[in-house]
Amino acid sequence: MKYAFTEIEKKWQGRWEEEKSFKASEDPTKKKFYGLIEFPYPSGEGLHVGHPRPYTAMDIIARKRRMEGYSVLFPIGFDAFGLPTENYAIKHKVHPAEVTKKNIARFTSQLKMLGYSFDWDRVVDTTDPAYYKWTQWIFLKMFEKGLAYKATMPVNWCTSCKCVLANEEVVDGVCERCGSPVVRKEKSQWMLKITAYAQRLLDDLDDLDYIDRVKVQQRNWIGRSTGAEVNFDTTAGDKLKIYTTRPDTLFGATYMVVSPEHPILKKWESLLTNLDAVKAYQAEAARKSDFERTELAKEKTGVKLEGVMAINPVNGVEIPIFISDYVLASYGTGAIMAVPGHDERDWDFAKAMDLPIIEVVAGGNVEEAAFTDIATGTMVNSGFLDGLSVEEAKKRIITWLTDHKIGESKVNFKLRDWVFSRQRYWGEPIPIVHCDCCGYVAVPESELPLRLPEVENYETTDTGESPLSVMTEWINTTCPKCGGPAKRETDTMPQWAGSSWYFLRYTDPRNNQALASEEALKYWTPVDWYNGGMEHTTLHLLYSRFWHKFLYDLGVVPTKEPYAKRTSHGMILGEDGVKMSKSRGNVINPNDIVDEFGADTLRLYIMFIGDFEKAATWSSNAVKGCKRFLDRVWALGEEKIPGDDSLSKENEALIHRTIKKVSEDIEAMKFNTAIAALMSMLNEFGAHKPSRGDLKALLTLLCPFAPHIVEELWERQGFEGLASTAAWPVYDESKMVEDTISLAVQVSGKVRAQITVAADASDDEVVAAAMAEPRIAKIFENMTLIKSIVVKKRLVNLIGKPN
RNA sequence: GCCGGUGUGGCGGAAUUGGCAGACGCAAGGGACUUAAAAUCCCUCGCUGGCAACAGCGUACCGGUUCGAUCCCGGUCACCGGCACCA
Repeated sequence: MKYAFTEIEKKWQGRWEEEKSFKASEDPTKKKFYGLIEFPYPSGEGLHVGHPRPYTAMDIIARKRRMEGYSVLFPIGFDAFGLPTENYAIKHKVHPAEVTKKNIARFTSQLKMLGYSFDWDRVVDTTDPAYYKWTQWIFLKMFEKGLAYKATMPVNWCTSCKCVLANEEVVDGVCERCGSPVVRKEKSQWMLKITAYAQRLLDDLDDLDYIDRVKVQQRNWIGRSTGAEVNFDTTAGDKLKIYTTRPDTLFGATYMVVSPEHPILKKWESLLTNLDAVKAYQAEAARKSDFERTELAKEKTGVKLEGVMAINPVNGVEIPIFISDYVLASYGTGAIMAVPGHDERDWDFAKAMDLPIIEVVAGGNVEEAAFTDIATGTMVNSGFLDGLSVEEAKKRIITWLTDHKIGESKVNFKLRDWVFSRQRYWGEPIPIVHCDCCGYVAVPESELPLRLPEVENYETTDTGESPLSVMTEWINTTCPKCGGPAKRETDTMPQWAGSSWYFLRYTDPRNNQALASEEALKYWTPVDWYNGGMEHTTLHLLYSRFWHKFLYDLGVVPTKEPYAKRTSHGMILGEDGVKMSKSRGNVINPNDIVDEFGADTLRLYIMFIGDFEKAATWSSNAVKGCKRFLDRVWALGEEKIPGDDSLSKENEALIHRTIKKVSEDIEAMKFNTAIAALMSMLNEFGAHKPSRGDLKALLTLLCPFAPHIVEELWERQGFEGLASTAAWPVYDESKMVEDTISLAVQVSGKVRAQITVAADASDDEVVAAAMAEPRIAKIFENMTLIKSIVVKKRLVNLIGKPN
């Protein structure tokens, strides 16, 4: 009979659900494994064929761990706050909660259709007040510790979402989500002090088992640099503080630059004789979006401040000060000393403004280009630093600056604090009230969750305020501190809030006394293996590490890092080789594949498609290959094979080799070659008909990949229990080798023949056998053997010399 | 510009990291079964020459080390990803 996948898959999904086969339990007698995938945003489009790639991968690992005897936690949930739902709600005049409910139901049925071994009793939903109560609680703890603060500053404003964005959400000067231009806007925002954890977020990466590119990207994003802060006296009688990574080049500083937003400019207004020109430049800089500012990066512009000069502390020389937008207000001190001889940007500016260039590190030609090589240069024109290497000069000058109380060594980070407010409805309300006499006051913990009120309209106001800002009866409240009138915060949290700690909630999802119990956290955390997309490296992954470290400091979680291991998958591209998108019409819906070929085939193909870490192009044709493989497995096991469960002599070595290959490949996420090994095994079964035990081995190895068909055949063969809870097979190295092996015979590195020898043949025997082979003997008719190299179990290489 | 990665048949991709290049799958061609098609099964399948045995060439390109290089070293080119005026 044909393999009736539709009924069979339904049947086993039902059984697993009924018997709660994949329920996680805190069994102290077992080793635990916590496997995690990034929970989906339940969009209106439903699952597309990209989702199953990471899900199936971790499902395979989780299933293998269970078979290996671990107590496994493999949970799923929904990251359901977010803009698309809100926009849909606005357009169709429905409550976002309704939309969310519908979308979650759809996602749930699709995920169940694919046979994942999730513990469905632990589903979390970030929009559930019982969940976001704890998101708010964590925020209040941060507020209490001074890590959540309100600041008025220029922020990234998406013109289309009408909402502020975190730095991490701005990509190439446009909104990461919608692609609309991002402009700078002064706004009062809630901020989280992630910078307080910058050093620890960097240092602790060393001990984590993350793939390198994730570590590199996070290090890059945190952007630690070491240098010095130096105070320059000015003719205005005050000081200008700058940050530099090259204090060694101080003698080469020929001018200073401050950013257009630098506060000292206000102070100096009365001294500036060209105030109009300065103000005009400031206004122009403010008008530019981030995008324009970086786009126009090639041409340096600026205005000299007439009326104030700076004094170089090492030699007393007066040097001019400029304002220019190539200096950023938000990094370092917002001011620099310019050393055009040894910094490319300063060199460009000096050339544009016709400023002098002094060489202080010999080794290049500063008239041609800035010389920035710090490894080979020698200090010149630098007084007491002359003759030193750059490295030595740095140390010497920092000591000198410190001794003279002019400056000190300083570490800076590119990482900025996290803009945490969003002017949107569909997010967690920020549990803070503002009181005229007490300032910002936390909503008492007993009042959590602070629920989202019902509103008429979900649209952001024209002035860019949250939809909650028109809810006067909700906004007006009393101050928890003094009892006087107070107003609630109307901004909500960003989508990244709920996902920053969801993996903790899975350990104890229904707890209403704590975000999770101490015992559950102690048993399950840290997450042993977290697989997710590279696009979250500097967003979700970094944010959640930050929150976790904060909770660790509070004593709430037992580990300093949330995830012991992080891996990443490549994207699934459409058949045309480009990213799947609705507008392109190249989206593959998993339901269609499941209807035509079954869930097992989809699971198998999505893992066989190529290198897990790299992008892969979908091929409707190639899916058939996986279906054919399963059909052949079905044909083999459909009828009960008589006999016991022992391995046949003929297939024993093959089976042990395959167990090793599949076991190791799953651990290395080389699913494509694991499946290839299973296909090879089946092909070999063509030569030697498998025994009942041989088939059992194949089914056990195939179970994590294609669990439905395996369960059905398992039952038909009368094997005990569920295949999903059977023991993972163990290989025996001694049983992997055949009695005789085939070796390649090379002559001077070129393969000329094959010989068959006993597996334990000595080198001399191998060479003798090779020389006896007719073709080799012929070649050596006119040659003398001068050297032979035998590589055990692989080949023998014979080197000869003409007679 | 800086950092990271990749380059192998018609295609997706293998190769225990120095040991038989192209596993496994797709596509293609031929054959069997069939009234026919689909499905299934068998064979061929890197390029060139040859009926064949076989020989030569071949892992982006040029060179090196080695008995032996897809893998190591030096150089060149192409593509992809991340960061980007961070002083």
